[in-house]
Amino acid sequence: MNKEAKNITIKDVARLAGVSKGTVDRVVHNRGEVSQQSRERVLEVIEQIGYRPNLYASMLATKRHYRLVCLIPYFEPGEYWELVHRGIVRAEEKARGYNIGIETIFYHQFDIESFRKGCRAVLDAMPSAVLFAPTYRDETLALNAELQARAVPYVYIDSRIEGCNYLAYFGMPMRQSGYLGASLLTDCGRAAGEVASFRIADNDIPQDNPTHRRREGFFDYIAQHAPDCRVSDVFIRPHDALFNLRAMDAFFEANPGVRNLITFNSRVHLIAEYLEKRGLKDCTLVGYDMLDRNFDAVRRGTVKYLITQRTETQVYRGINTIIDYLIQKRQPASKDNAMAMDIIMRDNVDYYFDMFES
Amino acid sequence: MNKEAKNITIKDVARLAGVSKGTVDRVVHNRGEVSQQSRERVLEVIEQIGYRPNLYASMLATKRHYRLVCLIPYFEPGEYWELVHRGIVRAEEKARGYNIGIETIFYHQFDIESFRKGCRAVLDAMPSAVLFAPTYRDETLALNAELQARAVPYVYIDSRIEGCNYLAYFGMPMRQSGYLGASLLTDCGRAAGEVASFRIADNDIPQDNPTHRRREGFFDYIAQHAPDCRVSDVFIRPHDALFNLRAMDAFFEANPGVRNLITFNSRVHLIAEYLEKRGLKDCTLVGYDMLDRNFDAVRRGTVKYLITQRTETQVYRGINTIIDYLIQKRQPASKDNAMAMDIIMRDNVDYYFDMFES
DNA sequence: TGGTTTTTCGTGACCGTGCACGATAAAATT
DNA sequence: AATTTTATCGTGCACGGTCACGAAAAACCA
Repeated sequence: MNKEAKNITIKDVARLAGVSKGTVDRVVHNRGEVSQQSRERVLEVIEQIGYRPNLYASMLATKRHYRLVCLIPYFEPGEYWELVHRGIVRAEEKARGYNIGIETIFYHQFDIESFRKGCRAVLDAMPSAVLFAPTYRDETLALNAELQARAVPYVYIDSRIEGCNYLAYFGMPMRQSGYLGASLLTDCGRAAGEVASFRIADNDIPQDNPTHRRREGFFDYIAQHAPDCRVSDVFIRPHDALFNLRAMDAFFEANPGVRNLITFNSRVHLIAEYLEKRGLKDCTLVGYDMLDRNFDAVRRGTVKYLITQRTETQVYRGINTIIDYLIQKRQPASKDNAMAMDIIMRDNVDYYFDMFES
Repeated sequence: MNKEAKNITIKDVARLAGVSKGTVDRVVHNRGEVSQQSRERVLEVIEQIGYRPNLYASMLATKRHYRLVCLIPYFEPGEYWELVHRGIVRAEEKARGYNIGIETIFYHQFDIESFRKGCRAVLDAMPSAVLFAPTYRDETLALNAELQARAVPYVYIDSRIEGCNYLAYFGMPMRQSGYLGASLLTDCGRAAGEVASFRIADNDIPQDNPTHRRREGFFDYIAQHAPDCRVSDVFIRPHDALFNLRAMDAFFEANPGVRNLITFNSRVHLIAEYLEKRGLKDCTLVGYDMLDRNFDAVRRGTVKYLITQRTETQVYRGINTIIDYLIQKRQPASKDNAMAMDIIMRDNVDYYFDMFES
C-alpha cells in the first residue's frame, strides 16, 4: 500500500536522454550552451517520465538570491495601507525561506512627485520582482515599460491598469463593492429618499482612483433600483477634524431628513464618531475596509454594514504568486484575482479575522 | 546592504559544543544515546547562537514518512462534507512535499456503528496524526484515549469535545452563527411575529450535534430581542422530496402568515426550491453553508442571507497545523480556531471564493 | 585483572541540485 | 596543416542534514 515510489531524479533524465546531469540542468534552467538536438531529447524525456525538480535539493544547492521590492503608500497607524504592510511583513518569513528578500518603499499617496520618486527608487534597487499599487497612471506605465524591458515581473495590488503585462492582480472588485454598498444601504425599503455620500476632498487625487470606481458602482445600483433617490456629497478631510465637524454640521442642518449614509473610502469611522458626538441615532451607515476603528464603530452599532476584503491575505497571495514565479517559473492560475467582499455586522465582527495559515 | 549572513549550521553547533554533528543531531531529535552532559552543552549552544535546522536539507536527507488519516462523513455530491473533502484533497499536494501521505476514511454520519468502525479503521492504519469530526461523544473519547496513549496528535474540525487533549480545533462558532442568523432574519423590523425553522428529522442524530447548538444561539437572540416571536418547527428529510412537499404544504396551510424562514442545517436549498415551486415570493429565508445549490438559491434571490465559513480553508489550516507539528514539532499558535462567519447575499455571491493560495 | 555488556559518540555515505571548471570536438582562422 | 576560437558537454564538489555502522569509553562482573 505504501510502496515508496522511487523518485525521479535529474540523473534518470540524464541517463534516458543519453547526456549528463549538467546538460539536463542547463536545459531545465534555460541556461544555454546546449545543442538543439540534446535540448529536444532532454525535454522529451522530462515530459515522458514526468520529471519534477526536487525543490528541497534545489533550495539547498542554490546560491541565488532574489529581491522583491514593494511600493506602497506611506501610512499612519490605523490606516488602510497598514493592513497591506502587515501582509508584506507576514510574507517575509516565507519569502526568506526561498532566498527572497523583501524591501518596501513608501510614497505619499496624494503626491504624484513622491510616487515618481518611489518608482525611481524601485528601479534603482535592481529588483527581481515588484509588487505595487498603481496609483498614478502615466507613472505606472513608465515603470511598467522599464520593468518589462528588464524582464522583471510585477504584480498589482488593490487596483490595476488594464492592458499591461502584469504577472497578476489582486484586489477587491471596486465597482461591485459600490454596488453591494448601495444594495445594503437601501435594503428593506430604506432610502426611498435621500442619501449622503462622504468623500475625501483633495485635488491631488487622480480622478480614476479606486474609490471613484466604487462610487460608480453605487450609482449603477441606484439607477437600477432607486432612480428617484437623491444623493448628496459631503466633503471631508482625513486629518482635519474641525473642518469635518463644520462640514457635517452644515450638511445636516441644511438636510435634516437624510438618514442613509455611505462613504467609499476607508474613513467611515470619522462619520461614525461624528454621529455619536451629535447623538444622531437612527442613521444607516455603510462603509468599507477592516480598520480597527471601523470595527469598533460596527461594535458600537453606529456602522451598520462594513464591506471588507481580506487585505493581508490579498497581499500574501500576491507575494506567493511572485515566489512561485521566481522559484519555479510557474505562471499564476489566474491573472486577475477579485477578492471576496465580506459583509461585517455587529453580530459577526468579533469572529472576523484575516489569517491564512495556522 | 545585502551582506550574506553566513548560515548557522549543525557543524557550527558541533564545533562550539565540542562534539560531532551526529551527536547534535541526536540531541535535536531527542533520539537518545547521548550523555546528559553533552546534551546540556549542545542545547546551550543551540540556544546561544540561535541555531535553526535547515528545513530543505532536512527534507532532502530524511527517509521518514508520515501518515495522516482523516475521518469524515461519507457524502453525496453537493453535500456539505464534500467541501471538507475538497480541502483535504487540496492539502494533499503540500503534505506530500513533506513526506506526509494522507488517507481518508468515511463513515455514515447518522450511523453510530459506522462511526465506531471508522474509529477502528483509523487505529488500524497506524496513523502518525489524525484529523476528524467528532460526531459521537463516547466513541470520540475512546478514540482520543487510544491516540493519546500512542502519542498520536489529532485535530478536530467542524465541532469539538471540550477537555480533550486535541492539538487544535477548527470550525465555525456554531452558537454565534445561530445568533447571527436570527439577527439577519429579524433585521429591519421583520419577524415581529412568526418564524418557521426547518429541521432534519432523524432519530439517530445525536442530541448535541452542531446544528443543535446553532439553534440554541438562534433562541438566545430571540429571547433577547424578540421575546414575543413564535417559532414553529417543520421537519424534513434530506432524501425524501415527497415527504418534504407534504410537510411544507401542511405547514403553510396551517400557518399562512409565516414569512420568516430559517434552517440550521445545510439544506436550505430544499426550502428555496419549495418556495419557488409554490410561488411564495415575499419570504425572508436564511440558511447556512456554501453548497452550490445554496449559492444558486441566493442568486435567484430566494435565499436572502446565507451564512458560511470557508470550509476548505478550515480543513487546510487543520492539516497545516498537523504538518507543522509533525515536521517541526511546532505547537499551533492557537488551539481553538473559530472561522469567520461570512454573509452571502445576491450582490456578493459571485465574488465569494474559498481559496487560500495562488 | 581481564572479559563482557552497555552507553556514548564519531565517521562517512547518502539525499538531488546548482554551478564552476575544464575537457572535447567542431568550426574558423591563419 | 597548425592554431585559435567557439559551441557543447561531463565531472565533481558543495549545500546542510540524516542515519547506519562500528569504534571507543564506561560500567559491570567474576
